[in-house]
Amino acid sequence: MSTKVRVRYAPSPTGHLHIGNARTAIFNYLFARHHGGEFIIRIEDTDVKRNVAGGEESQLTYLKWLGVDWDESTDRPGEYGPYRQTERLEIYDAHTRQLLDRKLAYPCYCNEEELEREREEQTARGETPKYSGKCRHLNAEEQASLAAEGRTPSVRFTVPVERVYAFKDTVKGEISFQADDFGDFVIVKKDGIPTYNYAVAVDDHLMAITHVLRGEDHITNTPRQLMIYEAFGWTPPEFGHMTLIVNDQRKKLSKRDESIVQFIQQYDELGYLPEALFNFITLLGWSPEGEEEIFGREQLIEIFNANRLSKSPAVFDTAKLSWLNQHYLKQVSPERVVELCVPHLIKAGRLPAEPNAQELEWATALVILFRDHLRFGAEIVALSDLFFVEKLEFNDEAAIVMAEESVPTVLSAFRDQIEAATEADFSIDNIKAWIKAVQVATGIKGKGLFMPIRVALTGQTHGPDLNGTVWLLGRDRVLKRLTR
RNA sequence: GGCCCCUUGGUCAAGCGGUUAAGACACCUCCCUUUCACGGAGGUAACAGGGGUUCGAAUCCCCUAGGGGUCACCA
Repeated sequence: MSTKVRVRYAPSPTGHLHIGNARTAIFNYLFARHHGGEFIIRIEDTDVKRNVAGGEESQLTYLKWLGVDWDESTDRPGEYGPYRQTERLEIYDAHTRQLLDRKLAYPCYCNEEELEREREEQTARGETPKYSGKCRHLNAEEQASLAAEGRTPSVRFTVPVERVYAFKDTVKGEISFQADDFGDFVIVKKDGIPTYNYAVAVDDHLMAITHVLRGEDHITNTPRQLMIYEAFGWTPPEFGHMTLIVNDQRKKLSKRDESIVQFIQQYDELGYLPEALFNFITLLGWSPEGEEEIFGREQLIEIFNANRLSKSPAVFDTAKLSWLNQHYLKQVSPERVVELCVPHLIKAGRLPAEPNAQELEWATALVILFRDHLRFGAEIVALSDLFFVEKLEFNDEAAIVMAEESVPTVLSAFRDQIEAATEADFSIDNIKAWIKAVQVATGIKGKGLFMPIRVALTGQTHGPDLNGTVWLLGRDRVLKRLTR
């Protein structure tokens, strides 16, 4: 039997596309495409209070930005719709009625305070909190009287006793749970909306999902979902639980953690290349065969193998992402790099909001000068500081260079060259010639020649190509800085 | 705490019973470069600990330790 591979990414529209969700989406996408299957996006908006306006759109927008496309979703309905869970309420209702009729689920009239108290008591006794099953055996009159008190019921699933739920996890291998460790869980909330575990199982089945690749934080949800499948007599999909992405404290990335940029939108805003981010995310908890690790989307589709998903968590390595992005930056056209940088120059006030041709030319030259140093677009601002500061600060290293006794000789010779030139003479070739002339005049070459000029003009011992720097600085500023 | 999962260099990782234990990032050195980078060539650095099984264990089993996840009418 060869059923078509169908996988899904199921975000809840509670915020922007997070790096962890993006990874889940990408791996599912790669898996689907690799197997010639279908990739669908289902919106899990059952927690109505937490949904945020624009959340759904933002998710889709940034998935597209990353280069992920899908076959079915809210914006591209297929035959398994609707793709938004709050639009599938009748479907869940029909299933719930079946469960109720077959006594596989029951109404629960407990209220929040009662449940809270029960949990506290259990914890105090050193037990693991678990619903007692109090409402499980209520008869019709008892239910009616509770309802008459004005209580609205939720619906709980009747967890089978003494059963083991085992599955073969694509990444972790055999995993099993004792049903007794789970209390009867709520499948329909008081407001009539299904809970996550219930809706997911119903939808995955109805949408013919064959494989579920999701975060490891869902492992303990799997047995509950398996119970639902069993109750309806459905065949569950294959599950694979990917390790979490952790911070340098080895903790699950928290959305509040400021030390790591976590939302895809922010990477876009910082001037990262989507293809670099895509490649990087792909290396988080997965590794290709062989030694190469720079891959484009098409290649990744070709080589993706879910069996190579890692079992242990991956620390989000910002330095490696920087390196990767820098690597991609060197491959793309200069125009694209400029495009990435210009908005930041404008934002920093170093370029007018609508630069004219000449200003754009200058910006282009600036970006190209820093091309090999640049790790992401926004960095152009910090890197190019030296062109905008009024007064250069010399750090220790720079001070050491300036303390050399030959420095005044070199600088005054260079100054002579600049003074003899006009602004119009400024070209890379001429600048090279002038520095050469300084060498001839002073007999100083190499580090002793370049460093004083570099430090005098930029305040730093490291920096971009000196000829280009002189050219961009222009005659006036060069003279001004040499005078100091 | 119960349950579940994980453990190879600073980080990501290859490895599926016999290897000099790959590779990448980071770091260091050298080369290239009249400067700075880029680039190139090298280098430092790892199987959590203890028991088994086996002729032979990073690889298989058990225990210990450490880490993580999860225990909602959130997803």
